[in-house]
Amino acid sequence: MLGERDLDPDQYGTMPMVNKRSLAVLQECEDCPIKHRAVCARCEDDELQQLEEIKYYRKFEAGQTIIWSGDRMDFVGSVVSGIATLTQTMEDGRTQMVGLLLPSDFVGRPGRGAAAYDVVATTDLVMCCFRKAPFEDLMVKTPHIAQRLLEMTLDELDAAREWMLVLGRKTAREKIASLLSIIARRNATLHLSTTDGPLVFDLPLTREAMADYLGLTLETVSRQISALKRDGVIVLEGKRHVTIPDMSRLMDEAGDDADGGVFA
Amino acid sequence: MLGERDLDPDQYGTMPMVNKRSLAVLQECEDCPIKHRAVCARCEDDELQQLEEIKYYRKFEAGQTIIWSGDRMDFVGSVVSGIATLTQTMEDGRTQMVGLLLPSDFVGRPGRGAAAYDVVATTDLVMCCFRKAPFEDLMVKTPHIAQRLLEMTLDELDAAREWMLVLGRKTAREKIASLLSIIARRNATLHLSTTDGPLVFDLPLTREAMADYLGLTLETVSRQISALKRDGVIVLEGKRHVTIPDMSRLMDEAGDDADGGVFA
DNA sequence: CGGGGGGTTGATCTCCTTCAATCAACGTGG
DNA sequence: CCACGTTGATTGAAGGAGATCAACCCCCCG
Repeated sequence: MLGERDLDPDQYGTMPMVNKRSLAVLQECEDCPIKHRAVCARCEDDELQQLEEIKYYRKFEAGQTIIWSGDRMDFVGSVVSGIATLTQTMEDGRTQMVGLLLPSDFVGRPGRGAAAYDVVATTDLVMCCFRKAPFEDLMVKTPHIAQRLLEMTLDELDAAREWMLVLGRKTAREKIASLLSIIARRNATLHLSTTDGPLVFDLPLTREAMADYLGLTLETVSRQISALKRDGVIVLEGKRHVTIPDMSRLMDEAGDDADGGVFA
Repeated sequence: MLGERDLDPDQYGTMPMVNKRSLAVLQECEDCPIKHRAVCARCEDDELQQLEEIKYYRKFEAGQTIIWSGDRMDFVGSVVSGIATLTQTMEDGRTQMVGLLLPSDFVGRPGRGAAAYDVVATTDLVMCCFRKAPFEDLMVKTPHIAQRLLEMTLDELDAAREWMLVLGRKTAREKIASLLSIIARRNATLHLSTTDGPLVFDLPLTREAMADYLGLTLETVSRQISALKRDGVIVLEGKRHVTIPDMSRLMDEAGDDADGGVFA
Protein backbone atom coordinates (compact mmCIF):
# COMPACT_ATOMS: atom_id res chain seq x y z
CA MET A 1 0.00 0.00 0.00
CA LEU A 2 1.79 3.04 1.20
CA GLY A 3 5.53 2.68 0.92
CA GLU A 4 6.49 3.47 4.45
CA ARG A 5 10.09 4.07 3.66
CA ASP A 6 9.10 7.14 1.71
CA LEU A 7 7.55 8.70 4.73
CA ASP A 8 8.70 10.14 7.97
CA PRO A 9 7.03 7.64 10.27
CA ASP A 10 6.17 10.25 12.87
CA GLN A 11 4.94 12.94 10.58
CA TYR A 12 1.24 12.51 11.02
CA GLY A 13 0.75 12.57 14.73
CA THR A 14 2.99 12.20 17.66
CA MET A 15 3.98 8.59 17.67
CA PRO A 16 2.83 6.70 20.70
CA MET A 17 5.89 6.29 22.84
CA VAL A 18 5.90 2.57 22.45
CA ASN A 19 6.92 0.13 19.82
CA LYS A 20 4.35 -1.78 17.83
CA ARG A 21 4.29 -4.71 20.20
CA SER A 22 3.47 -2.99 23.44
CA LEU A 23 0.13 -1.31 23.02
CA ALA A 24 -0.42 -2.03 26.66
CA VAL A 25 1.84 0.86 27.57
CA LEU A 26 -0.64 3.20 25.92
CA GLN A 27 -3.24 2.66 28.59
CA GLU A 28 -2.84 5.89 30.51
CA CYS A 29 -4.82 8.92 29.34
CA GLU A 30 -2.26 11.11 31.07
CA ASP A 31 0.33 10.17 28.51
CA CYS A 32 -2.00 10.41 25.54
CA PRO A 33 -0.59 12.56 22.75
CA ILE A 34 -4.01 13.82 21.70
CA LYS A 35 -5.53 14.44 25.12
CA HIS A 36 -5.76 18.19 24.56
CA ARG A 37 -7.61 17.96 21.26
CA ALA A 38 -9.76 14.82 21.30
CA VAL A 39 -13.35 14.31 22.50
CA CYS A 40 -12.02 13.87 26.00
CA ALA A 41 -10.16 17.18 26.00
CA ARG A 42 -12.57 18.91 28.35
CA CYS A 43 -12.91 16.05 30.81
CA GLU A 44 -12.03 16.27 34.48
CA ASP A 45 -9.90 13.59 36.10
CA ASP A 46 -12.87 11.62 37.36
CA GLU A 47 -14.54 11.78 33.99
CA LEU A 48 -11.37 10.56 32.33
CA GLN A 49 -11.34 7.68 34.73
CA GLN A 50 -14.80 6.65 33.64
CA LEU A 51 -13.69 6.85 30.04
CA GLU A 52 -10.63 4.74 30.79
CA GLU A 53 -12.91 1.97 31.91
CA ILE A 54 -14.65 1.62 28.58
CA LYS A 55 -11.73 2.29 26.31
CA TYR A 56 -9.31 0.07 24.45
CA TYR A 57 -6.75 0.58 21.73
CA ARG A 58 -6.80 -0.90 18.27
CA LYS A 59 -4.11 -0.85 15.64
CA PHE A 60 -4.68 -0.92 11.91
CA GLU A 61 -2.21 -1.32 9.11
CA ALA A 62 -1.86 0.97 6.14
CA GLY A 63 -4.53 0.06 3.61
CA GLN A 64 -6.74 -1.73 6.08
CA THR A 65 -10.44 -0.94 6.16
CA ILE A 66 -11.47 0.04 9.66
CA ILE A 67 -15.21 0.11 9.03
CA TRP A 68 -17.37 -0.77 6.05
CA SER A 69 -20.29 1.45 5.25
CA GLY A 70 -23.46 -0.20 6.48
CA ASP A 71 -21.71 -2.27 9.14
CA ARG A 72 -23.04 -2.29 12.64
CA MET A 73 -20.83 -0.10 14.77
CA ASP A 74 -20.33 -1.10 18.34
CA PHE A 75 -17.67 1.46 19.07
CA VAL A 76 -16.73 5.06 18.55
CA GLY A 77 -13.27 6.47 19.01
CA SER A 78 -10.44 8.85 18.31
CA VAL A 79 -7.55 8.60 15.91
CA VAL A 80 -4.43 8.61 18.10
CA SER A 81 -1.84 8.44 15.36
CA GLY A 82 -1.93 7.89 11.63
CA ILE A 83 -4.39 8.95 8.97
CA ALA A 84 -7.70 7.56 7.81
CA THR A 85 -10.17 8.50 5.11
CA LEU A 86 -13.96 8.61 5.06
CA THR A 87 -15.36 7.67 1.67
CA GLN A 88 -18.69 7.18 0.00
CA THR A 89 -19.15 4.90 -2.98
CA MET A 90 -21.88 4.76 -5.61
CA GLU A 91 -23.16 1.47 -6.99
CA ASP A 92 -21.18 1.91 -10.19
CA GLY A 93 -17.96 2.39 -8.28
CA ARG A 94 -17.52 6.14 -8.35
CA THR A 95 -16.13 7.17 -4.99
CA GLN A 96 -15.88 10.46 -3.17
CA MET A 97 -13.84 11.07 -0.08
CA VAL A 98 -15.90 13.04 2.42
CA GLY A 99 -13.46 13.34 5.27
CA LEU A 100 -9.80 13.07 6.16
CA LEU A 101 -9.21 11.86 9.69
CA LEU A 102 -6.09 13.08 11.43
CA PRO A 103 -4.88 12.44 14.96
CA SER A 104 -7.50 13.56 17.53
CA ASP A 105 -10.36 13.33 15.02
CA PHE A 106 -13.44 11.46 16.13
CA VAL A 107 -14.82 8.37 14.40
CA GLY A 108 -18.41 7.22 14.59
CA ARG A 109 -21.69 8.82 15.39
CA PRO A 110 -23.34 8.43 18.78
CA GLY A 111 -26.96 7.52 18.27
CA ARG A 112 -26.45 5.74 14.99
CA GLY A 113 -26.22 1.98 14.74
CA ALA A 114 -24.62 1.53 11.35
CA ALA A 115 -21.67 3.23 9.71
CA ALA A 116 -22.57 5.65 6.91
CA TYR A 117 -19.14 5.64 5.25
CA ASP A 118 -16.17 3.44 4.65
CA VAL A 119 -13.31 4.28 6.98
CA VAL A 120 -9.91 3.27 5.67
CA ALA A 121 -6.48 3.64 7.27
CA THR A 122 -4.08 5.15 4.73
CA THR A 123 -1.12 4.83 7.09
CA ASP A 124 -0.56 2.59 10.05
CA LEU A 125 -2.98 3.84 12.61
CA VAL A 126 -3.83 3.62 16.29
CA MET A 127 -7.36 4.25 17.51
CA CYS A 128 -8.60 4.81 21.01
CA CYS A 129 -11.99 3.09 20.96
CA PHE A 130 -14.90 3.38 23.35
CA ARG A 131 -17.63 0.82 23.50
CA LYS A 132 -20.60 2.58 22.01
CA ALA A 133 -23.40 1.94 24.50
CA PRO A 134 -21.42 2.95 27.60
CA PHE A 135 -20.02 5.93 25.73
CA GLU A 136 -23.52 7.11 24.91
CA ASP A 137 -24.52 6.73 28.55
CA LEU A 138 -21.51 8.70 29.59
CA MET A 139 -22.33 11.44 27.09
CA VAL A 140 -25.66 12.03 28.75
CA LYS A 141 -24.12 12.15 32.19
CA THR A 142 -21.03 14.11 31.23
CA PRO A 143 -21.75 17.38 29.44
CA HIS A 144 -18.03 17.94 28.93
CA ILE A 145 -17.94 15.15 26.38
CA ALA A 146 -21.01 16.30 24.50
CA GLN A 147 -19.75 19.88 24.54
CA ARG A 148 -16.42 18.97 23.07
CA LEU A 149 -18.03 16.69 20.51
CA LEU A 150 -20.35 19.50 19.45
CA GLU A 151 -17.41 21.80 18.99
CA MET A 152 -15.55 19.22 16.94
CA THR A 153 -18.61 18.45 14.84
CA LEU A 154 -19.14 22.14 14.09
CA ASP A 155 -15.52 22.34 12.95
CA GLU A 156 -16.00 19.34 10.71
CA LEU A 157 -19.13 20.90 9.28
CA ASP A 158 -17.15 24.01 8.43
CA ALA A 159 -14.48 21.90 6.80
CA ALA A 160 -17.09 20.00 4.81
CA ARG A 161 -18.64 23.24 3.59
CA GLU A 162 -15.28 24.63 2.66
CA TRP A 163 -14.78 21.46 0.68
CA MET A 164 -18.09 21.91 -1.07
CA LEU A 165 -16.76 25.15 -2.52
CA VAL A 166 -13.63 23.35 -3.68
CA LEU A 167 -15.62 20.54 -5.28
CA GLY A 168 -18.29 22.71 -6.84
CA ARG A 169 -16.44 25.73 -8.09
CA LYS A 170 -12.70 25.33 -8.28
CA THR A 171 -10.60 24.28 -11.26
CA ALA A 172 -8.37 21.23 -11.15
CA ARG A 173 -5.30 23.35 -10.47
CA GLU A 174 -7.06 25.24 -7.69
CA LYS A 175 -8.28 21.99 -6.21
CA ILE A 176 -4.77 20.57 -5.99
CA ALA A 177 -3.46 23.82 -4.55
CA SER A 178 -6.29 23.80 -2.00
CA LEU A 179 -5.51 20.27 -0.90
CA LEU A 180 -1.81 20.97 -0.62
CA SER A 181 -2.40 24.11 1.42
CA ILE A 182 -4.75 22.31 3.78
CA ILE A 183 -2.27 19.52 4.36
CA ALA A 184 0.54 22.01 4.75
CA ARG A 185 -1.37 24.06 7.29
CA ARG A 186 -2.56 21.09 9.30
CA ASN A 187 0.96 19.81 9.39
CA ALA A 188 2.24 23.16 10.52
CA THR A 189 -0.20 23.28 13.43
CA LEU A 190 0.61 19.71 14.35
CA HIS A 191 4.28 20.63 14.60
CA LEU A 192 3.74 24.09 16.00
CA SER A 193 5.88 25.60 13.30
CA THR A 194 5.19 28.94 11.68
CA THR A 195 3.62 29.29 8.27
CA ASP A 196 5.93 31.90 6.81
CA GLY A 197 9.12 29.93 6.21
CA PRO A 198 9.16 27.24 3.54
CA LEU A 199 6.93 24.33 4.55
CA VAL A 200 7.98 20.73 4.09
CA PHE A 201 5.85 17.62 4.35
CA ASP A 202 5.07 14.25 2.86
CA LEU A 203 1.79 13.68 1.09
CA PRO A 204 -0.23 11.22 3.14
CA LEU A 205 -2.33 10.22 0.14
CA THR A 206 -1.81 8.45 -3.16
CA ARG A 207 -2.68 10.27 -6.36
CA GLU A 208 -5.82 8.18 -6.51
CA ALA A 209 -6.87 9.14 -2.98
CA MET A 210 -6.25 12.78 -3.82
CA ALA A 211 -8.43 12.37 -6.90
CA ASP A 212 -11.18 10.86 -4.74
CA TYR A 213 -10.91 13.78 -2.41
CA LEU A 214 -11.02 16.37 -5.15
CA GLY A 215 -13.57 14.86 -7.49
CA LEU A 216 -10.96 14.43 -10.22
CA THR A 217 -9.26 11.56 -12.01
CA LEU A 218 -5.85 10.47 -10.87
CA GLU A 219 -4.42 11.48 -14.24
CA THR A 220 -5.61 15.05 -13.79
CA VAL A 221 -4.14 15.09 -10.29
CA SER A 222 -0.82 13.93 -11.65
CA ARG A 223 -0.84 16.48 -14.44
CA GLN A 224 -1.70 19.38 -12.17
CA ILE A 225 0.93 18.42 -9.62
CA SER A 226 3.46 18.33 -12.44
CA ALA A 227 2.25 21.73 -13.60
CA LEU A 228 2.56 23.27 -10.14
CA LYS A 229 6.02 21.79 -9.94
CA ARG A 230 6.98 23.17 -13.36
CA ASP A 231 5.74 26.58 -12.32
CA GLY A 232 7.77 26.52 -9.12
CA VAL A 233 4.77 26.68 -6.81
CA ILE A 234 5.92 23.46 -5.19
CA VAL A 235 9.15 21.47 -5.13
CA LEU A 236 8.88 17.70 -5.37
CA GLU A 237 11.48 15.15 -4.26
CA GLY A 238 10.29 11.70 -5.18
CA LYS A 239 6.54 11.33 -5.45
CA ARG A 240 5.52 12.34 -1.98
CA HIS A 241 7.99 14.76 -0.46
CA VAL A 242 6.78 18.31 -0.95
CA THR A 243 8.34 21.68 -0.20
CA ILE A 244 6.30 24.86 -0.37
CA PRO A 245 8.74 27.72 -0.90
CA ASP A 246 6.06 30.38 -0.66
CA MET A 247 2.84 29.59 1.14
CA SER A 248 1.03 32.75 0.04
CA ARG A 249 1.78 31.86 -3.58
CA LEU A 250 0.15 28.49 -3.03
CA MET A 251 -2.88 30.12 -1.39
CA ASP A 252 -3.15 32.36 -4.42
CA GLU A 253 -3.20 29.36 -6.68
CA ALA A 254 -5.89 27.83 -4.48
CA GLY A 255 -8.09 30.86 -5.07
CA ASP A 256 -8.20 31.57 -1.35
CA ASP A 257 -7.40 34.80 0.30
CA ALA A 258 -3.73 34.63 1.08
CA ASP A 259 -4.18 36.29 4.46
CA GLY A 260 -4.47 33.05 6.36
CA GLY A 261 -7.58 31.27 7.52
CA VAL A 262 -10.74 31.35 5.48
CA PHE A 263 -12.73 31.71 8.68
CA ALA A 264 -10.57 34.51 9.91
CA MET B 1 -36.96 38.16 -6.55
CA LEU B 2 -39.15 35.20 -6.13
CA GLY B 3 -42.53 35.65 -7.73
CA GLU B 4 -44.76 34.82 -4.84
CA ARG B 5 -47.78 34.26 -6.94
CA ASP B 6 -46.15 31.21 -8.44
CA LEU B 7 -45.87 29.52 -5.11
CA ASP B 8 -48.17 27.97 -2.62
CA PRO B 9 -47.50 30.39 0.24
CA ASP B 10 -47.66 27.68 2.87
CA GLN B 11 -45.62 25.07 1.13
CA TYR B 12 -42.35 25.51 2.91
CA GLY B 13 -43.24 25.35 6.54
CA THR B 14 -46.39 25.68 8.47
CA MET B 15 -47.31 29.30 8.16
CA PRO B 16 -47.32 31.15 11.41
CA MET B 17 -50.93 31.58 12.32
CA VAL B 18 -50.77 35.31 12.02
CA ASN B 19 -50.77 37.81 9.28
CA LYS B 20 -47.69 39.81 8.45
CA ARG B 21 -48.54 42.59 10.81
CA SER B 22 -48.96 40.72 14.06
CA LEU B 23 -45.69 39.03 14.86
CA ALA B 24 -46.51 39.64 18.48
CA VAL B 25 -48.95 36.75 18.39
CA LEU B 26 -46.03 34.42 17.73
CA GLN B 27 -44.60 34.89 21.18
CA GLU B 28 -45.66 31.60 22.73
CA CYS B 29 -43.38 28.59 22.31
CA GLU B 30 -46.37 26.37 22.93
CA ASP B 31 -47.86 27.37 19.62
CA CYS B 32 -44.60 27.20 17.71
CA PRO B 33 -44.89 25.14 14.53
CA ILE B 34 -41.31 23.90 14.77
CA LYS B 35 -41.15 23.16 18.49
CA HIS B 36 -40.73 19.43 17.97
CA ARG B 37 -37.80 19.73 15.56
CA ALA B 38 -35.82 22.86 16.47
CA VAL B 39 -32.92 23.32 18.91
CA CYS B 40 -35.43 23.67 21.69
CA ALA B 41 -37.15 20.38 20.93
CA ARG B 42 -35.77 18.57 23.95
CA CYS B 43 -36.35 21.36 26.44
CA GLU B 44 -38.52 21.04 29.53
CA ASP B 45 -41.10 23.69 30.32
CA ASP B 46 -38.80 25.62 32.64
CA GLU B 47 -36.00 25.53 30.09
CA LEU B 48 -38.36 26.82 27.43
CA GLN B 49 -39.28 29.63 29.73
CA GLN B 50 -35.66 30.66 30.00
CA LEU B 51 -35.37 30.58 26.24
CA GLU B 52 -38.51 32.68 25.88
CA GLU B 53 -36.81 35.41 27.84
CA ILE B 54 -33.98 35.83 25.37
CA LYS B 55 -35.87 35.25 22.17
CA TYR B 56 -37.44 37.53 19.63
CA TYR B 57 -38.84 37.10 16.15
CA ARG B 58 -37.53 38.67 12.97
CA LYS B 59 -39.10 38.71 9.56
CA PHE B 60 -37.21 38.87 6.27
CA GLU B 61 -38.51 39.37 2.78
CA ALA B 62 -37.73 37.17 -0.18
CA GLY B 63 -34.33 38.14 -1.53
CA GLN B 64 -33.18 39.84 1.63
CA THR B 65 -29.76 39.05 3.03
CA ILE B 66 -30.07 37.96 6.64
CA ILE B 67 -26.37 37.89 7.42
CA TRP B 68 -23.28 38.82 5.45
CA SER B 69 -20.23 36.61 5.71
CA GLY B 70 -17.75 38.23 8.06
CA ASP B 71 -20.35 40.22 9.96
CA ARG B 72 -20.37 40.14 13.71
CA MET B 73 -23.21 37.89 14.82
CA ASP B 74 -24.98 38.80 18.00
CA PHE B 75 -27.71 36.23 17.65
CA VAL B 76 -28.37 32.65 16.69
CA GLY B 77 -31.76 31.26 15.84
CA SER B 78 -34.13 28.90 14.10
CA VAL B 79 -35.94 29.24 10.81
CA VAL B 80 -39.64 29.19 11.72
CA SER B 81 -41.06 29.45 8.22
CA GLY B 82 -39.64 30.10 4.80
CA ILE B 83 -36.38 29.10 3.19
CA ALA B 84 -32.88 30.50 3.35
CA THR B 85 -29.59 29.63 1.72
CA LEU B 86 -26.06 29.49 3.05
CA THR B 87 -23.51 30.53 0.43
CA GLN B 88 -19.81 31.05 0.10
CA THR B 89 -18.30 33.43 -2.44
CA MET B 90 -14.80 33.61 -3.88
CA GLU B 91 -13.11 36.93 -4.64
CA ASP B 92 -13.79 36.58 -8.34
CA GLY B 93 -17.49 36.07 -7.75
CA ARG B 94 -17.86 32.32 -8.08
CA THR B 95 -20.37 31.21 -5.49
CA GLN B 96 -21.26 27.88 -3.97
CA MET B 97 -24.28 27.19 -1.85
CA VAL B 98 -23.26 25.13 1.18
CA GLY B 99 -26.57 24.76 2.93
CA LEU B 100 -30.30 25.04 2.42
CA LEU B 101 -32.13 26.15 5.53
CA LEU B 102 -35.66 24.89 5.98
CA PRO B 103 -38.07 25.45 8.86
CA SER B 104 -36.56 24.24 12.17
CA ASP B 105 -32.99 24.53 10.88
CA PHE B 106 -30.52 26.35 13.08
CA VAL B 107 -28.62 29.47 12.06
CA GLY B 108 -25.36 30.58 13.56
CA ARG B 109 -22.60 28.97 15.49
CA PRO B 110 -22.30 29.24 19.24
CA GLY B 111 -18.75 30.14 20.12
CA ARG B 112 -18.03 32.02 16.92
CA GLY B 113 -18.18 35.77 16.72
CA ALA B 114 -18.42 36.34 12.97
CA ALA B 115 -20.56 34.70 10.32
CA ALA B 116 -18.71 32.36 7.99
CA TYR B 117 -21.29 32.44 5.20
CA ASP B 118 -23.87 34.67 3.61
CA VAL B 119 -27.37 33.78 4.71
CA VAL B 120 -30.07 34.84 2.27
CA ALA B 121 -33.83 34.45 2.48
CA THR B 122 -35.14 33.01 -0.78
CA THR B 123 -38.75 33.29 0.35
CA ASP B 124 -40.37 35.45 2.96
CA LEU B 125 -39.04 34.12 6.20
CA VAL B 126 -39.57 34.24 9.95
CA MET B 127 -36.73 33.55 12.33
CA CYS B 128 -36.83 32.88 16.05
CA CYS B 129 -33.67 34.59 17.29
CA PHE B 130 -31.82 34.22 20.56
CA ARG B 131 -29.33 36.76 21.77
CA LYS B 132 -26.03 35.02 21.41
CA ALA B 133 -24.33 35.57 24.76
CA PRO B 134 -27.28 34.50 26.91
CA PHE B 135 -27.91 31.57 24.58
CA GLU B 136 -24.35 30.39 25.05
CA ASP B 137 -24.74 30.67 28.81
CA LEU B 138 -27.93 28.69 28.62
CA MET B 139 -26.24 26.03 26.53
CA VAL B 140 -23.72 25.36 29.26
CA LYS B 141 -26.42 25.16 31.90
CA THR B 142 -28.95 23.25 29.83
CA PRO B 143 -27.62 20.02 28.36
CA HIS B 144 -30.89 19.50 26.51
CA ILE B 145 -30.07 22.36 24.18
CA ALA B 146 -26.52 21.24 23.51
CA GLN B 147 -27.68 17.67 22.99
CA ARG B 148 -30.25 18.65 20.45
CA LEU B 149 -27.84 20.98 18.71
CA LEU B 150 -25.28 18.19 18.50
CA GLU B 151 -27.84 15.91 16.94
CA MET B 152 -28.84 18.55 14.42
CA THR B 153 -25.23 19.36 13.60
CA LEU B 154 -24.45 15.71 13.00
CA ASP B 155 -27.40 15.55 10.63
CA GLU B 156 -26.16 18.60 8.79
CA LEU B 157 -22.72 17.08 8.56
CA ASP B 158 -24.22 13.99 6.96
CA ALA B 159 -26.14 16.16 4.53
CA ALA B 160 -23.00 18.11 3.68
CA ARG B 161 -21.07 14.91 3.03
CA GLU B 162 -23.87 13.57 0.89
CA TRP B 163 -23.62 16.79 -1.04
CA MET B 164 -19.90 16.36 -1.47
CA LEU B 165 -20.61 13.17 -3.40
CA VAL B 166 -23.10 15.01 -5.57
CA LEU B 167 -20.68 17.86 -6.26
CA GLY B 168 -17.63 15.72 -6.77
CA ARG B 169 -18.86 12.74 -8.71
CA LYS B 170 -22.28 13.16 -10.24
CA THR B 171 -23.14 14.30 -13.76
CA ALA B 172 -25.26 17.37 -14.38
CA ARG B 173 -28.36 15.23 -14.94
CA GLU B 174 -27.73 13.27 -11.76
CA LYS B 175 -27.16 16.48 -9.85
CA ILE B 176 -30.52 17.89 -10.91
CA ALA B 177 -32.25 14.63 -10.12
CA SER B 178 -30.55 14.56 -6.72
CA LEU B 179 -31.70 18.07 -5.90
CA LEU B 180 -35.25 17.37 -7.01
CA SER B 181 -35.43 14.18 -5.00
CA ILE B 182 -34.12 15.90 -1.88
CA ILE B 183 -36.65 18.68 -2.17
CA ALA B 184 -39.41 16.20 -2.92
CA ARG B 185 -38.55 14.07 0.08
CA ARG B 186 -38.20 16.97 2.47
CA ASN B 187 -41.51 18.27 1.30
CA ALA B 188 -43.09 14.88 1.78
CA THR B 189 -41.89 14.65 5.40
CA LEU B 190 -43.00 18.20 6.04
CA HIS B 191 -46.50 17.31 4.91
CA LEU B 192 -46.50 13.79 6.32
CA SER B 193 -47.49 12.37 2.99
CA THR B 194 -46.26 9.07 1.65
CA THR B 195 -43.54 8.81 -0.97
CA ASP B 196 -45.14 6.24 -3.23
CA GLY B 197 -47.87 8.27 -4.91
CA PRO B 198 -46.94 11.03 -7.34
CA LEU B 199 -45.26 13.90 -5.52
CA VAL B 200 -46.08 17.52 -6.24
CA PHE B 201 -44.21 20.61 -5.13
CA ASP B 202 -42.96 24.02 -6.13
CA LEU B 203 -39.25 24.64 -6.56
CA PRO B 204 -38.14 27.05 -3.85
CA LEU B 205 -35.09 28.13 -5.84
CA THR B 206 -34.37 30.00 -9.05
CA ARG B 207 -32.36 28.25 -11.74
CA GLU B 208 -29.40 30.32 -10.68
CA ALA B 209 -29.72 29.26 -7.04
CA MET B 210 -29.97 25.64 -8.14
CA ALA B 211 -26.81 26.13 -10.18
CA ASP B 212 -25.06 27.56 -7.14
CA TYR B 213 -26.16 24.57 -5.13
CA LEU B 214 -25.04 22.06 -7.71
CA GLY B 215 -21.81 23.60 -8.91
CA LEU B 216 -23.23 24.15 -12.40
CA THR B 217 -24.18 27.08 -14.60
CA LEU B 218 -27.79 28.15 -14.78
CA GLU B 219 -27.85 27.22 -18.47
CA THR B 220 -26.91 23.65 -17.71
CA VAL B 221 -29.55 23.51 -14.99
CA SER B 222 -32.16 24.71 -17.44
CA ARG B 223 -31.10 22.22 -20.10
CA GLN B 224 -31.10 19.26 -17.75
CA ILE B 225 -34.48 20.15 -16.31
CA SER B 226 -35.80 20.32 -19.87
CA ALA B 227 -34.22 16.95 -20.58
CA LEU B 228 -35.78 15.31 -17.51
CA LYS B 229 -39.09 16.79 -18.57
CA ARG B 230 -38.70 15.52 -22.13
CA ASP B 231 -37.90 12.07 -20.79
CA GLY B 232 -40.99 12.04 -18.57
CA VAL B 233 -39.05 11.84 -15.31
CA ILE B 234 -40.74 15.01 -14.17
CA VAL B 235 -43.78 17.00 -15.24
CA LEU B 236 -43.47 20.77 -15.27
CA GLU B 237 -46.29 23.29 -15.14
CA GLY B 238 -44.88 26.75 -15.47
CA LYS B 239 -41.28 27.12 -14.36
CA ARG B 240 -41.61 26.04 -10.79
CA HIS B 241 -44.44 23.59 -10.31
CA VAL B 242 -43.12 20.04 -10.43
CA THR B 243 -44.83 16.67 -10.38
CA ILE B 244 -42.84 13.49 -9.87
CA PRO B 245 -44.92 10.67 -11.33
CA ASP B 246 -42.49 7.98 -10.19
CA MET B 247 -40.16 8.71 -7.31
CA SER B 248 -38.06 5.58 -7.75
CA ARG B 249 -37.44 6.57 -11.36
CA LEU B 250 -36.14 9.91 -10.16
CA MET B 251 -33.93 8.23 -7.57
CA ASP B 252 -32.55 6.07 -10.34
CA GLU B 253 -31.69 9.13 -12.35
CA ALA B 254 -30.00 10.59 -9.28
CA GLY B 255 -27.72 7.57 -9.09
CA ASP B 256 -28.97 6.75 -5.60
CA ASP B 257 -30.29 3.48 -4.44
CA ALA B 258 -34.00 3.64 -5.06
CA ASP B 259 -34.79 1.96 -1.76
CA GLY B 260 -35.19 5.19 0.12
CA GLY B 261 -32.69 6.83 2.43
CA VAL B 262 -29.00 6.72 1.74
CA PHE B 263 -28.40 6.32 5.44
CA ALA B 264 -30.90 3.54 5.78
C1' DC C 1 -45.07 50.80 -24.14
C1' DG C 2 -40.40 49.88 -22.47
C1' DG C 3 -37.73 47.50 -19.13
C1' DG C 4 -36.09 44.01 -16.17
C1' DG C 5 -35.93 39.50 -13.99
C1' DG C 6 -36.23 34.78 -14.81
C1' DG C 7 -35.91 31.25 -18.12
C1' DT C 8 -34.86 28.64 -22.56
C1' DT C 9 -32.16 27.41 -26.39
C1' DG C 10 -28.29 27.47 -29.79
C1' DA C 11 -23.28 27.53 -31.25
C1' DT C 12 -18.81 27.21 -29.98
C1' DC C 13 -15.00 26.36 -27.06
C1' DT C 14 -12.29 24.30 -23.40
C1' DC C 15 -11.04 21.82 -19.51
C1' DC C 16 -11.16 17.58 -17.84
C1' DT C 17 -12.02 12.67 -18.71
C1' DT C 18 -11.03 8.52 -21.03
C1' DC C 19 -8.12 5.28 -23.01
C1' DA C 20 -3.61 3.83 -23.45
C1' DA C 21 1.39 3.46 -23.35
C1' DT C 22 5.32 3.81 -20.51
C1' DC C 23 8.22 4.06 -16.36
C1' DA C 24 10.26 3.33 -11.78
C1' DA C 25 10.40 0.89 -7.53
C1' DC C 26 9.55 -3.12 -5.24
C1' DG C 27 8.68 -8.06 -4.14
C1' DT C 28 8.66 -12.82 -5.37
C1' DG C 29 9.52 -17.27 -6.94
C1' DG C 30 12.25 -20.09 -9.92
C1' DC D 1 20.16 -13.03 -9.15
C1' DC D 2 17.17 -12.15 -12.76
C1' DA D 3 12.47 -12.42 -15.01
C1' DC D 4 8.01 -11.26 -13.94
C1' DG D 5 4.03 -9.19 -11.94
C1' DT D 6 2.27 -5.48 -9.24
C1' DT D 7 1.47 -0.90 -7.68
C1' DG D 8 1.87 3.99 -8.06
C1' DA D 9 2.80 7.49 -11.09
C1' DT D 10 3.57 10.17 -15.48
C1' DT D 11 2.48 11.50 -20.04
C1' DG D 12 0.12 11.58 -24.61
C1' DA D 13 -3.92 11.70 -27.82
C1' DA D 14 -8.71 11.94 -28.55
C1' DG D 15 -13.31 12.80 -27.13
C1' DG D 16 -17.05 14.75 -24.56
C1' DA D 17 -19.67 17.08 -20.80
C1' DG D 18 -20.38 21.23 -19.36
C1' DA D 19 -18.96 26.29 -19.67
C1' DT D 20 -19.27 30.41 -22.18
C1' DC D 21 -21.27 33.72 -25.15
C1' DA D 22 -25.33 35.21 -27.17
C1' DA D 23 -30.02 35.59 -28.87
C1' DC D 24 -34.56 35.35 -27.61
C1' DC D 25 -39.05 34.48 -24.96
C1' DC D 26 -42.40 35.23 -21.31
C1' DC D 27 -44.52 37.64 -17.76
C1' DC D 28 -45.23 41.15 -14.78
C1' DC D 29 -44.88 45.98 -13.58
C1' DG D 30 -44.22 50.83 -13.71
